[in-house]
Amino acid sequence: MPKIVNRDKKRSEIAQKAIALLAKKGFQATTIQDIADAAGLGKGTIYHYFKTKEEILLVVSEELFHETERSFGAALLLINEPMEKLSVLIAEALKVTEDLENLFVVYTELWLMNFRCNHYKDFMGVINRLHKDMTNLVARMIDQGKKQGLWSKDTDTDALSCYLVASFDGVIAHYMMDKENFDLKRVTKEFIRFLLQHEAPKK
Amino acid sequence: MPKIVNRDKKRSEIAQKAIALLAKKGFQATTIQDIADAAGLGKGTIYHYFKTKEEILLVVSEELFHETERSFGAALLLINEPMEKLSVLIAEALKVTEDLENLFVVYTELWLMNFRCNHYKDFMGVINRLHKDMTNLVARMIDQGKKQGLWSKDTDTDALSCYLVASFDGVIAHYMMDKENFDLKRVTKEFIRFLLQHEAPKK
Amino acid sequence: MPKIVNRDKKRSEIAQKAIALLAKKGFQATTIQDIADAAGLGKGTIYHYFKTKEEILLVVSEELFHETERSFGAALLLINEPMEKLSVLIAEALKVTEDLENLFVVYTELWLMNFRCNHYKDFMGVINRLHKDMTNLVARMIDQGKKQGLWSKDTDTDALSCYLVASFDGVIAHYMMDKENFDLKRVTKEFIRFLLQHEAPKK
Amino acid sequence: MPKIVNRDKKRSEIAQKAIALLAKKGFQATTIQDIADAAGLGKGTIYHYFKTKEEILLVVSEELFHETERSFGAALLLINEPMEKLSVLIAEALKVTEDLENLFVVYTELWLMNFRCNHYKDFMGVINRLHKDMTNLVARMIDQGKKQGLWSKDTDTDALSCYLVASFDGVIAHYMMDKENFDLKRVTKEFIRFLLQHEAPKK
DNA sequence: TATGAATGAGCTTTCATTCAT
DNA sequence: AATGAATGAAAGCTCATTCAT
Repeated sequence: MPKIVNRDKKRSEIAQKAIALLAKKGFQATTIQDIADAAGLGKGTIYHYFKTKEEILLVVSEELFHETERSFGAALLLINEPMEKLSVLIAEALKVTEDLENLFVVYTELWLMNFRCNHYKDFMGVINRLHKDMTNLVARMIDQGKKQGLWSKDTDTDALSCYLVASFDGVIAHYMMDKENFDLKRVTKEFIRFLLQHEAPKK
Repeated sequence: MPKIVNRDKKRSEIAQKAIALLAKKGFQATTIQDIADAAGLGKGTIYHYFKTKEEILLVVSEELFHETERSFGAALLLINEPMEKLSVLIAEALKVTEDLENLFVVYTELWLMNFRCNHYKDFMGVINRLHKDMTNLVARMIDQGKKQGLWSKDTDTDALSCYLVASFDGVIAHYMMDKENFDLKRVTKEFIRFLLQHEAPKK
Repeated sequence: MPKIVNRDKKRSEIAQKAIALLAKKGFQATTIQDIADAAGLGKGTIYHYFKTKEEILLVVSEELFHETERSFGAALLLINEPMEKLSVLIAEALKVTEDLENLFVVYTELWLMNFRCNHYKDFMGVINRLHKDMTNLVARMIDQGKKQGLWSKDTDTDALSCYLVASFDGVIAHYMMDKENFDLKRVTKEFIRFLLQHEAPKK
Repeated sequence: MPKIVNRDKKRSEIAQKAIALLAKKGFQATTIQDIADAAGLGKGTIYHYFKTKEEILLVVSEELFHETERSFGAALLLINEPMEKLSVLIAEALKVTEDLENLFVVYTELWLMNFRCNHYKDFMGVINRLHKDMTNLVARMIDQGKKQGLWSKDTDTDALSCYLVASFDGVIAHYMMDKENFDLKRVTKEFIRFLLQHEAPKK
């Protein structure tokens, strides 16, 4: 009998190893050979686990989703905490690590590919789910803040949470575009200050 | 002399026509033949105006810069107006047209390419200039707001303007990622409301 | 000893199951995986029975030979019957079944491969034996006809039997090339009528 | 301006050069590089003239058709001659040249490919046209023979002409399968003798 | 014996770039 | 200046075959 392999696990492993490559070189410029090399496998072996190169990206996008969800898992537990924890969430999330950078680059490329959906399959399912999850998380925080009277009642919760999640992406993107000059700490601080000032004035 | 002008004009024309293609298909998937067809020229002719395919992208990125600057030109005149005009600026800019969408997609790809600078030339110069210009524009508005006492004096002008410009990109990106569900109007409205609430409380 | 018998039996079984595949897809397009699947075995197992893919074809060609011989076995018994039985033989043989179709397609491909003998092993041995057997069968019938005075004495028995066997293949081939329009029954009838008119005129 | 090329002529030229290769190696085993080498062109250049490898075969099949028609052109002029010319036609056609051999091999492969039409495009159009043309030619000869009273009135012209054309293919195939032992001359002679004996007995 | 994971040679196809006209 | 024919490097993908289990 041949070596028994957990196909899904191996798929995930290969995908994991591919992330850094995809981030650094981009989907098109990353060759199957590159991925095989990174995984320590032969070129052909990759095709035992993935039908096409695109399928690798699909699994990568799922990894990206799970990883993001996982890293927000702790924050989800904070939902019962007071609204200020939102700022902690932001601050935590904006501590951009190398892994997160890679994921963010892949995420951006996925978006572009989706925009060109006439050429690529729909990777957007994953991204939309991600956005929805994050937006819900933020929305629940805002609602809680509203309930506690810490936040103006006439806030459009949905719109604001969309805005916050979007601006979050914008900040990471701009930081990554110009790491040397973009002072992530100060911007984060201002972002949070901005947010907290938003509270209903405690008259 | 006139030759050079014509040459540059033609370069610009070709680049202009290439933008939609680059947005729709991406840099790699857009062939020289595509660009030549769009420009109504022969494939070889393109090489009379551009040394390489990448050079076309370089000119495209400059077009992108000029076009963005141009569209903000009117807004720049508003600098002497009261701070609330910032909201007008945002609202105006977030009226995303098809041309702007294309530019935004190319802009995003340029960013990705820059991130992979080991493979591509530096397109970041243009983007950084663009960010600097926009950030300055916003910063001046905030400063003016501060001077007029409409804005809290302890605001970190630089950080906030960076944040605003970044969040601006984030909003466009998220809108484009899910046009059908992302309610740009409501988000814009909330964005502005958010911003205006930021004002120093008029005690 | 019994091992060898089993081995050969299994080889034959696998080859049998491969025939339809080979007919439908062709040798090159039929993968070892296809054959393994059809045989209900693992890919690696096939290599316990065959050294190479080509060897499978070799055994298939032997199966083809045996099957053809077998189907002509009954006819061989008719040799002592009067010459008109030749027409019965033809009529019977031209009742093309699906199995025979598959065999015929494989047979044709074997011929092509043999023609390209610089690339493939010699499958012709089998085919030549087959032709020789059939030609002999037909020749004996003609000779018998001659002896009985039913057939012109100056007939070139060898040449005519070669011709008849060859034309037999041609008819099947043309029928298979255009099943819908090629009226096999009428052609068979005319073939036989043609043959019988060939008899020495009964003066 | 670039070199002006007659695309169709070049396509035809490339196809012509490909015929011998296709005959000798088969479609699958013939690589684009082989064809390019034979045509004295670069591999990429082939793709200026053909979208796919299969398209080359398509043009080859058309060449095959035209060449066959051309070689029967002279015979077509003989239609007004007495029926015995049919035998001349057969004799002429069975003088198998190397070019004809190649064409015949390609023709056989085309047939196989068509039989596997789930995998390959329909090349049969060409072959069916060819058969129809040849069958008509033969049928007209038979009819003329009938009119001149040289041929039995109750002959099924269509079926017989189908049979003759098919047997013609069978003879060439068998000859090519065993050139050394298959005595084409004697078989041709017997084929013709056979045919002529078919005449209505001149009582 | 039976298996399928692993492999890499080899294929088709694409395309930026060159260059003769 | 303008063109498109020519090119070959490079990529994705297939599959016969090997081999550890």
